[in-house]
Amino acid sequence: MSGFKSDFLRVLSERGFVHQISDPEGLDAAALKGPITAYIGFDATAPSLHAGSLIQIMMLHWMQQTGHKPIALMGGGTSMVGDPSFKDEARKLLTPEDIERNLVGIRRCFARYLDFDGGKALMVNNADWLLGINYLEFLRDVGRHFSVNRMLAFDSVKLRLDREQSLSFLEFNYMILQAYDFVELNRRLGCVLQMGGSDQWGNIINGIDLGRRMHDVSLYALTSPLLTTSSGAKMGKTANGAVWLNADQLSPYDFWQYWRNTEDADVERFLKLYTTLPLSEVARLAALGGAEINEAKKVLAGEITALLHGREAAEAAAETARRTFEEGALGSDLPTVAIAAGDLEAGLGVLTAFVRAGLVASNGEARRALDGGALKVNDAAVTDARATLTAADLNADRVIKLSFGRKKHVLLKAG
RNA sequence: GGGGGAAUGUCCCGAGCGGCAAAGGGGGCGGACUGUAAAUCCGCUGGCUACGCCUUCGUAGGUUCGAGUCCUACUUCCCCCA
Repeated sequence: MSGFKSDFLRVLSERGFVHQISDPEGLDAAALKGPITAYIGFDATAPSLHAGSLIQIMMLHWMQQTGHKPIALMGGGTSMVGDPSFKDEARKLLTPEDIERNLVGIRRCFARYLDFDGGKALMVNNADWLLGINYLEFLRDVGRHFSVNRMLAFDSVKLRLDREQSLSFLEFNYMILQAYDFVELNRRLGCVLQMGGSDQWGNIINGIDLGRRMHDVSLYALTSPLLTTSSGAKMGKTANGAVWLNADQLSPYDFWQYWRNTEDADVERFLKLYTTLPLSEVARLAALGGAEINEAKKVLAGEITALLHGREAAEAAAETARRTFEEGALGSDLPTVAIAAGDLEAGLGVLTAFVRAGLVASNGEARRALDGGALKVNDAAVTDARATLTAADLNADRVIKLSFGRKKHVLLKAG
């Protein structure tokens, strides 16, 4: 699938970003002829993007690297509706306040991946043109180009219809708004390509059709594969929830750990998608067999973390991991929780201590974990639920190390 | 507008003669094995001041010694008729 002449498509396809392209030859020719402008939309459904969006961000990144202009579209308008694509039920409506707050968080991470200087990359918000739409005008100008018959046939809504779940008219309009976005970005900024996850195919195609009908322009679609790990799990989930990109929702250390724990079979694919290492280097790392592939995983984690949080944070995370796992010592980057000195004097119950550290959600969970042999204090297994922690448990650095399982550690620091 | 269904452990699916903290999956977490991997096997997967107590089955009432289970109203969704 790599007969592409343009750097843009060649890189994307070699690195595994391409799932479908609407008109591969046409797009290739356009990208070869000169800089093109493309966009990807990000809805404001949460205060931060998560690992699932990373692949889209990387596509924008490569686009700029290969000489084109990327647009990160903030879905301030479309988030008022909510994309029903491949959802089995309606999501709750976000308030305008939620959306605004979420957008603030989402915008932050893009600066790491894109160079916005001098308009080389753009960030726009579709609220700018969607919020002021006049309903009747919109229906006559845009709505008349859509066939409900056809919209009902899209796979993206099939799930909903098949399961006999209601698809509200509000949600049904999402694809129309997204199509309009594409056309509007074309009109305003000369954008000719929309990229997105494979679940966006239907929505993007609608935009292409609308562009042709309204302005007789040729637009393109490019989608990336839906990301799952080799064992089939959806990307971007951990025990504590999503793999957030913002540091205040997931620490760089935890982010690093997420990638460090990549399955063997995913290492090469992830190196290509999520790092900017040359393919030759990727090939070398991927060739490592057996336990050696752990080295490749460290590089993977390090590169991805460095892109998002900076080289320094990546190295600090790596160092903490090294000390924690390879030396059994204490890394400075481990999460730290402060406790009052008075608590230790009185004797702090172990179960409570684990709850306070945030390692477990309740005393009950702590108790069960203890029964399963998962709790450790200063690397010694806890066997008595009624044991207490006192000042005598503090180590030389005045901290107590609590461990839940082998991978989750928290330092209790006496205040 | 009329008729018939559905809502279950706040991750999901899904059983549930009036005695239920509620079967079974999936997912997740933990343990063993390993390489901080996968696969496999085992355990856990409401809360607590814990051999007991408290809160859970769409919402609000009611019947009953006792209700997820019966009745009434309401909410949301599905199907059929108009």
